[in-house]
Amino acid sequence: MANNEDLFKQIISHAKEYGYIFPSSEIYDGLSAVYDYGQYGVELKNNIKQYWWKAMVQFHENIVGIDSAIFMHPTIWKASGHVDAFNDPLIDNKDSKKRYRADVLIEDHIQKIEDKINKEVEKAKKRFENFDEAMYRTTNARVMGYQQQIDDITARYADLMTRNDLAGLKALIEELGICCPISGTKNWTDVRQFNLMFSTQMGSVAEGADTIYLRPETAQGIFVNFLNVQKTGRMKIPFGIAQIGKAFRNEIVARQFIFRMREFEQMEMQFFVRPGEELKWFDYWKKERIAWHQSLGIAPENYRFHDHEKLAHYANAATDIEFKFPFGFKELEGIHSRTNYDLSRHEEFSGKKLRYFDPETNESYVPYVIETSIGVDRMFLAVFSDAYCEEKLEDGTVRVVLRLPAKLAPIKVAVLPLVKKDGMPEKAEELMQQLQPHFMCQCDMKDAIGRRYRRQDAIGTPFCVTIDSQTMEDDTVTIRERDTMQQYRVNINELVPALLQKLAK
RNA sequence: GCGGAAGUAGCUCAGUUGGUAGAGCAUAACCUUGCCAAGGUUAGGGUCGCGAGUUCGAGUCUCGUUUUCCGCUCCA
Repeated sequence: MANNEDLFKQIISHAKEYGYIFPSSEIYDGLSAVYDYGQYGVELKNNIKQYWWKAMVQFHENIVGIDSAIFMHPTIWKASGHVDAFNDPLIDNKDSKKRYRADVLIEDHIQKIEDKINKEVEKAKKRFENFDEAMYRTTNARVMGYQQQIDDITARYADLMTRNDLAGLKALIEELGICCPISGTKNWTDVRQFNLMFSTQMGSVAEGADTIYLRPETAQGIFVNFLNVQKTGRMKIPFGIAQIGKAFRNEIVARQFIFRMREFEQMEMQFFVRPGEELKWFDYWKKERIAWHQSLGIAPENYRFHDHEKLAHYANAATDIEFKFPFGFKELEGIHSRTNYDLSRHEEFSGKKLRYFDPETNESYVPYVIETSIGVDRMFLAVFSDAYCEEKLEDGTVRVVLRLPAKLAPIKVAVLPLVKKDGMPEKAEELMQQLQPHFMCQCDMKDAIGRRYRRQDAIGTPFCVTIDSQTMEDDTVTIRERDTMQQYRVNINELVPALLQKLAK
């Protein structure tokens, strides 16, 4: 386990040292759990997005893409359920380190008083044979006292909740002497409100601007455009809408490098199907998505499915594709059968019909939805951490190599003149111009050739093209492969096709 | 949010009982060489995470704060 921690730290260091990922605002001491992608990071990230987009949109005739805005009408988040969820007042006990919902603590306390009343009633029942519970409740002073307490607390509690008075909630908890069930102490932190969504103001604040939210998921941008895309794209069910974009969640704890960030990027596809056929398509997308992951050549044992036992109220099937990160198996992608919940809710809140007339069945219905949703940053971390390798060579030395899938590598080809003379630099420039239209490439003339190979290994460049004295005679160069360190010679004219063929694999 | 550990050059780290910062690698220039990281010469780069306090004097001691990692917690 300690080794995995060290490995993770080395991966983070490597990401910074070689221009993949930097802490955000670093010269100002950083901003918690926010990261910037550097010169190679952005290439890798773009390549991941492009690889996904091609697999989903280009290779499926019935899937189209959109790019919806981050700002959306506030009612959308009421319809989606995001406004009501995650709006709980939370409080921690400092001794047991346990976190509770403040409203639940108070309700439990009320329940305890209620229990006392019931106890009194039970006792009385034992004593009197023809006992009238209602009468007892109204006449017994002790019970009336309890009932008064409940009424008082309930009234105050309701008032505090509607006014969102967090300090008042804490005061009430302290006043009632509520103890932590685990530590038994009353050592509480302040009550804090956690809202999942970031909000901001649109329009002039002075004139009473509207609060709008930064989207916590990209999915809703697809649902609200369902009719637009279906009609203008003449889409027939089953069909899908794909989108890549930023989303924002004000997580209580955001950690583990780029695994959980408050600003992150998603690649989502919502697939609209006929009601009753959703589970068939759920299975179809499970297979499609895992095949996509495995097409990158990452070891299959690093992936596993994790089926949800507890389903969200709108879902009738859900699974995660988990990846073996350096800190263990964690969710990388979610595949959910969301029923017709989202579209139905938007029908309800917008008053617009979101239906599809199915010419095959002559029926009009709200389509069911299968969602595939993968985090770009998580995919980046999966690819990057899987690629990082400290390889022991035969001569006993170690080389650090990023075994990135070649099609995702930021730099595909490095052009390396063996020496900085005899016309080789000029030849290298010529070669660069030949390669640039096809590949991200780099030319490096500094230091010994071996060191230059290692530099390219460290950033994951799959191919190095070396110009030597023989090149000057017969226009052949050597291609050196990152993973095997093997070299072979090709004619300059065959270089581009040869590399393209290698990258297509 | 609670607890633990840490923060000194791009990276990895040293820095004595307190006396105003060092190494290796990396980077840049020039020379030499040339097929798997280690040649030579030279140069650049640090208000020691930030802010107070103690002290004649703080990288070092005290307090606060911030960032990162780990555990708990949370996780539509």
